[in-house]
Amino acid sequence: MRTHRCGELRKVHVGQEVKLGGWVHRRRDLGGLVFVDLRDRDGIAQVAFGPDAPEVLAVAASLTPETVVSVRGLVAARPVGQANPEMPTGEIEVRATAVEVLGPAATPAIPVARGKGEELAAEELRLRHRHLDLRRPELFRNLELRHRLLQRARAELAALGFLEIETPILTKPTPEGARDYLVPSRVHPGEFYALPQSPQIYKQLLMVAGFDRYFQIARCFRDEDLRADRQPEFTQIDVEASFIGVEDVYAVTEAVLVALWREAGHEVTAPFPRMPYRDAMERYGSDKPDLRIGLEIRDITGLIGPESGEFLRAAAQRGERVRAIVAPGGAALSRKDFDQLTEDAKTMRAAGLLWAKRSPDGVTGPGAKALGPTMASALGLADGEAVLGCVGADAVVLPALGRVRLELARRLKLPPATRHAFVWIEQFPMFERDPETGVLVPMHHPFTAPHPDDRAFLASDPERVRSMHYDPVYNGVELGSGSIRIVDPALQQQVFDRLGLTPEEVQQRFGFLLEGLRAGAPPHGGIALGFDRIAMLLAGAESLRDVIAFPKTTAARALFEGAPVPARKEDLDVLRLGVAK
RNA sequence: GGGGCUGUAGCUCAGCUGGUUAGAGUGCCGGUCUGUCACACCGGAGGUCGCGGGUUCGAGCCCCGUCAGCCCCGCCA
Repeated sequence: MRTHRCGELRKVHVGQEVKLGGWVHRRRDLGGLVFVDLRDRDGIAQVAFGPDAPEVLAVAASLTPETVVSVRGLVAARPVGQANPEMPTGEIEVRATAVEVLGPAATPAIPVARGKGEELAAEELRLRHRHLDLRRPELFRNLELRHRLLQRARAELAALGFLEIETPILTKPTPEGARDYLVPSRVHPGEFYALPQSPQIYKQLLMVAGFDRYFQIARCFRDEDLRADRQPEFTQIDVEASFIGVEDVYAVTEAVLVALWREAGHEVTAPFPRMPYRDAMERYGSDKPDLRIGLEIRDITGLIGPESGEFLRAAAQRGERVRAIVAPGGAALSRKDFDQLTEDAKTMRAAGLLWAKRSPDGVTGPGAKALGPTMASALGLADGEAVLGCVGADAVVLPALGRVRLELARRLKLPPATRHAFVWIEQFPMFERDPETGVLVPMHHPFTAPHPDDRAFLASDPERVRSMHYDPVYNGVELGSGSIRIVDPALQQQVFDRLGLTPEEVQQRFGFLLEGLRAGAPPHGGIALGFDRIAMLLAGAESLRDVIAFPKTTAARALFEGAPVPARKEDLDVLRLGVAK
């Protein structure tokens, strides 16, 4: 039916007779001469219809955008001066000798062909008419890249001796962690499966079984609220290995990430630098610091002196830390900029933002008095610089300044120090307290092994215990998460005890994992990489929705197919379910 | 669960301090045109101003509610 794809035609094809199939991208009707831009997966070629074949020209004149046609013709060099340097196929055109309409097309609800500077249709419409939106070359390229990244990840892991093994989609609900999507069982009325939040326990059981090196391109489901970088169903590159330690996991992960970045055309180097969680929080106010930018957070509590404002001295007296960012060029920011930065800090629950700037006239701004006359010199605040600070509990102040830091970099348009800033964040706390209930909860999951140096504190001071958990971070984005797991059933029991789980609860929730550990478990650990995010970063997309063929909206709706929908009464009856009002 | 932004022609948008007949570009339909490439030119059709209620002599504009999309906080072991 076809001899070539539109986008592949070049000067070397001149003189050949070709048959093409594709969509009418645009038509330019000059009367006695009609040009059709024909589009397929590979690109666009210009088809020229002339007066030699009047009946073919007549068909061309009637073609509407997005009609599917087949064209037969001769590849010809364009006349002198008529080449289009902006098109890969711009040196040639196809002189049509025959054309056939294969699929007539209604006028598209949203435009596929977009002119220079033309805005995209609203995202709601793009999602509703996804089949049209996916015809846009940009989205096409994103999904093609995604395909290549998947193939590359598979090839890389397989070459390293990892076996690709599938795990169940219908699995067991897990009471903690994210909310599960539940699936009712017809055979067992009143009982439910859950869709997996991740194959965590299964992959550990595979290690117990001796598979040694496992990976899976795993679909995961979490019924939580969405973000630009969070979808309710998403894809992980899930990896686990036995008889390994942290260094082995880092090496494998780095090999995969370097391969993926290379596939997308970026040369990056391993090993990646490493940073303890505590440093990341104190210097960058985030457990996923963007190391392309400076603007580090400083502890200036020690600089508070008798000439500082009462407010700061009192805070320091209470034992609170005062932390601040010095921003080169910050004095050029407007009052409005500072007001908005203050709002940003407040959305992160900070009480406010102190700020002052230094110009030749001196140090000015609402925070100048509070910081005191000697603060500027103590800080080394130079002309043109600004200082922005927060006071209060670290748990509030550091994330708030972390947010301010990113906003500052954006507003100041600071040039990134490097293009690719990978970093491993490690030594996470094993537990944290629920701020509302004060209950000890695992920071990640309860199978994460404690750091060997801190095991003694498990009983005496659990909040001091660091875990063998690690996150690879790239340019301020968390790429994944992993850990070395607990293999000693007694240690696992001790962790469950710390979490206040009763033996009955443990047996009910994790009995099958404990049973596995008791059966002889090799030391093991692994990682799960957020594949959609990686695809988004490498495609240069701003939203996960641009690298997923059929994504959900922020309200978890599928606009194209229209899901979810109310269940039919017959279906509910079979499942013996009712809908509460 | 909370906060913010947006919703006007198929699409992208404008619409002043509330004022009488709601506009532009593009697309669509008809016409002219042999080298265009966002073709050009002439003509035409096209509106539940998201939806519901209220205030007012009068509402696209003000108020209340609601729906949808997007962004953020909470949430996401």
